[in-house]
Amino acid sequence: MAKKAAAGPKRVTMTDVARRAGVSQPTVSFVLNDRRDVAVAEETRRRVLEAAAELEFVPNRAAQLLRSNKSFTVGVVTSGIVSQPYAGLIVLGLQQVVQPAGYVCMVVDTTDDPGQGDDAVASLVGQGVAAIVYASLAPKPLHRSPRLDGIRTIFVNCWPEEGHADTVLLADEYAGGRAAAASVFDRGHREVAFLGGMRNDYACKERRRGFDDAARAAGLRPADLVHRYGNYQIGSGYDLATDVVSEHGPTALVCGNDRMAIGALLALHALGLECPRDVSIVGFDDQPDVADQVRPGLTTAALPHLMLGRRAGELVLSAPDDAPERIIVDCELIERDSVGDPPRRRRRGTRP
Amino acid sequence: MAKKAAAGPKRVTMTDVARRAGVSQPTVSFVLNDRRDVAVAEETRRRVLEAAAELEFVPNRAAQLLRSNKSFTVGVVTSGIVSQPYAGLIVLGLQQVVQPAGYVCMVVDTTDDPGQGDDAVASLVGQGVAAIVYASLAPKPLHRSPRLDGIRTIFVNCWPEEGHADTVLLADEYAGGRAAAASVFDRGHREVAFLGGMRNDYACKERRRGFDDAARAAGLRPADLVHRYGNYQIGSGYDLATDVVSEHGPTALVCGNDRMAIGALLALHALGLECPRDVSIVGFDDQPDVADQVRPGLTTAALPHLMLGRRAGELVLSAPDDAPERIIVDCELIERDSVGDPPRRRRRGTRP
DNA sequence: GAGTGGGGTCAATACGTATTGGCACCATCT
DNA sequence: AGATGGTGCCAATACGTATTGACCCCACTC
Repeated sequence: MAKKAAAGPKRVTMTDVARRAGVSQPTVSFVLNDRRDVAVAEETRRRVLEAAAELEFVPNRAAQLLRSNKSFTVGVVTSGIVSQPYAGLIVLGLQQVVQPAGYVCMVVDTTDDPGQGDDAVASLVGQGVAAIVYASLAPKPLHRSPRLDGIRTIFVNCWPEEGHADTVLLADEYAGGRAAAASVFDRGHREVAFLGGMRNDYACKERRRGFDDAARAAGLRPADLVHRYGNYQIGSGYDLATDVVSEHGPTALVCGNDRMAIGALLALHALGLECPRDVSIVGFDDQPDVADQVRPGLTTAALPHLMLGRRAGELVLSAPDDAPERIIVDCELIERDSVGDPPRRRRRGTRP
Repeated sequence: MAKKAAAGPKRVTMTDVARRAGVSQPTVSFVLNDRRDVAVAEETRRRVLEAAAELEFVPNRAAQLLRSNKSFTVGVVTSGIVSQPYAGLIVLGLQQVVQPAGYVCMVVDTTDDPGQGDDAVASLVGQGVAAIVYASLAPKPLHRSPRLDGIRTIFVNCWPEEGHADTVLLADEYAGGRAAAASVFDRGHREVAFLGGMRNDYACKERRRGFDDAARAAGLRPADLVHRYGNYQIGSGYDLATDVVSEHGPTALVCGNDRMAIGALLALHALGLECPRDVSIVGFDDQPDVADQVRPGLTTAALPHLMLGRRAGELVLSAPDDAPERIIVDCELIERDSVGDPPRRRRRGTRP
């Protein structure tokens, strides 16, 4: 419990507006809420609006919430998303849609909370929320606080480990992985290595499925291709690429994400090879300020974080009834310069 | 205005707790707020706490706010911070401090708002906030909404363009720049180039001041050293490094941030040079998952975003009176592997 | 000209909490 | 015994809004 809390300044109330307009407080309420079912003379309506504008009236959400149990806040529960690069785009997209409607986002991060944020959720509920949006950096099952029963719950890039979700929003990792892989297979690459993220990770498994299907579509047997796993970090991309390239001499690397792709790029350089002349590289995520900035520009499948957030926002504003249980958003393939034709002849033997 | 807003479920109120404990609602209020100045029998107190726990009572912040004008929310106004890599650490640090005290952060991003977020601020004020924290990705002057008069205002990594701030929190960019530069001068490098961020940017200017002073301390004249400016992106680091290295053949590059340092690293590779054997590189920011992951690990000055956020949180919880007007937080030098001794002999002429 | 109906407005109230003022009870003091 | 003061509790109220159920007045119908 907190010991104290700061107080705000005196604020303009509906009663102030009413006095100024020479009407009663309920009349002001009717006008400002545009209650067309209650008759208000046009002249009165004008006076009220004018007075409200002059006084810069801002409705007291606390009073509204107390009286009507109508909330204008969206609770956002994230685990590490705020602190991670670019995934905050989910929150940004959500805000873009929701703010113009007068809503505000209350963001709570559960990263370092052993209780998985149950307390944080309790405080959100205490504040009163119109809906709760769980958002995750990487798609995975998330603990859903039991205190949320009866509250609209939306999962973005994650799904409830237990309990219920009104809607689950995910990126199409499979199709993205397939498109990314196809971008090299279609160019004629045959010796392609898959440098995945974390082996048991949902995204990694889906992207590998996509990779394997793209290989099959190209007439190859996935089992004949090299698959390795890392941890989505630059360093692991560097290490895996160093190993795989020197051992198997592939002509293309399909990486678990853009960070691993950068690691692979550095590794290539360290080995005296050039991208895409000697080896092509494909990333995943289209990480802003990275995929487009690196030299050569990275061909990659874009994770639609912003769009996921926006769709979530639309759900919040819409009626709970006509919301779908599941929404899948495409991962667009962004083609840049890191993929080229396979080199004419093999550069070195597969093994000493 | 929004047309509708979702309603929450029925919640446990103090009156429910009171009924269960066989006391009146005010008594519950006294107990739960630990009002020691009001006498409550120990036995009664116990019963109330028990009932509250059993019913999982969560105080209705809206009612508290309405009654006492005491808010448990902190309004956070950011411009692009949520969507940018790692700078969300400011928000995270803020939350870490503030959440245990029962506060929740309402985050509003003004990135794409032509009105600089005045509307957003108005909605924050409408919600009722204990304080407003402005947070910026890069240190710069920010527009302060006039509607905030009377509300506690804290600026993190920015300062008010006009109007008043209770406290301004900044990183010590000058000292950071100086330490970063010293890390190469102290090793004996003399031909050092400064690859800055945006020329007129506050951080860039401060870091350059630090760089120049470090040069003087090493017995060099800053005017004799190469200074170039980019835009903090990987690509600009790549381009500048390519130019500077081939034209002047420096033994060390002091970069505007870690992204530019990565660009420089890539450029070095492309030129057939190695870091730190041929050229040392220093970054700025200590960008998580990048500076430590890149090969070689980047020596860099750490931007104390998390700490800035935490300090802001402490301010929010403290009394407004004893808050300092200005807080400067150190940028710690993180030494990794991208800085080495200067090469014995010059690798190439300075000019053709 | 009495009755009807609807347009325009307002008084009163409820939401859940914090706070004020007071009541009842008991122990202690003169 | 009566006065005093402290302890332990509660009734009543205010915060700003939305909503219900009136009220008044005017125009219209028969």
